[in-house]
Amino acid sequence: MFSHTVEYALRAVAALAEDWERPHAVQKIAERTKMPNDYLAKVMQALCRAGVVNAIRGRHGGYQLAQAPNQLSLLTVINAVDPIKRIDRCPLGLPGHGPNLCPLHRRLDDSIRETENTFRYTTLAELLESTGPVRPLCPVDEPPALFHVAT
Amino acid sequence: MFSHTVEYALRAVAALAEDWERPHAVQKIAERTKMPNDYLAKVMQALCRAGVVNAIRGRHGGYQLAQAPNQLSLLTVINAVDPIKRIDRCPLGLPGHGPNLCPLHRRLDDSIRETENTFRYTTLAELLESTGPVRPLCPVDEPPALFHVAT
DNA sequence: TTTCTATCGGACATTTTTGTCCATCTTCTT
DNA sequence: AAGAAGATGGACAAAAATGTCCGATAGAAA
Repeated sequence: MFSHTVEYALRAVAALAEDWERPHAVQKIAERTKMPNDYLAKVMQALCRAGVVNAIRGRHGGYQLAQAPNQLSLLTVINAVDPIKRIDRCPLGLPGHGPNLCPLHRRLDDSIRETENTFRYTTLAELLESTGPVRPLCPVDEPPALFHVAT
Repeated sequence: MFSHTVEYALRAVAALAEDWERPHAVQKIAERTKMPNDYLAKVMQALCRAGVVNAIRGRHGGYQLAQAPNQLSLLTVINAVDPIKRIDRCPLGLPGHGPNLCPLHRRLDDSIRETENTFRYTTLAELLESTGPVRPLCPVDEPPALFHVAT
């Protein structure tokens, strides 16, 4: 239901959010989130163009969230890489009834709208305020264990 | 969010439902629902293998719903051609926490589950009991206008 | 039995998505 | 100044989704 690219983008920002005021190299994020390095690079470029993250080039550079995690909705991230498309007119191209959808497409769009709203009102910060037994990006053995913080 | 194939499958069964106790040829369904004839043929084969429709071969044959429209949920149709995949374990492959999802994947799966349930409890018949201004498969000019019924 | 009209299913073409590789540019550190 | 670390972007490869074509097969009607 969600594309692979969306998954990757969400994992990436979730990883960034753990320590969001510093840049993190693509390679680090890729290790942390277990996804293909070079594909992530493309995803990060898309997030950058959409203004979700900032790129810092050169040594000790990387990507960094553009806003605080409590200001960033999951929908923004999703739409940055693979926009959720609402059904705003009859896909059959039937003329004459502008925004009126038939019952079938009405239901489909209702469902899409629900999904959209779910993620519109979920912020990245909420993901981190985990109370359950499993931490944000799934490491269950290790303790808090963000990135490897320089010591 | 929904694949093209799902759209097609839903349109097709919606078309069949209008007159569900007779077989309808792929070509007729394709015209009615404005989709590529030969691709629909593949979709119908999938629906047939899944038991959603029956195929009647030979002259005056076609496809026909296997059950009454009020017995057929949209989820059944969707799953027949492009199954909705729940997230039942950590996509990162992190070991050690079986069905426990991290907050990110928990939210994603919650959303998928919501969608699943929406369509699980919507039957094809409900789509036809339209009270709004637009009829099931969008023809707004023509009156009831099912298929071209033999006269 | 012949013919007509359907589905069936394999092969193939196109497009989109996903994934990989590498040369280049930028910035920091030494 | 030189080297190291990192983003950038183009080119390409592989896989999946979508779309097209056509011969084979089955059943009903003539």
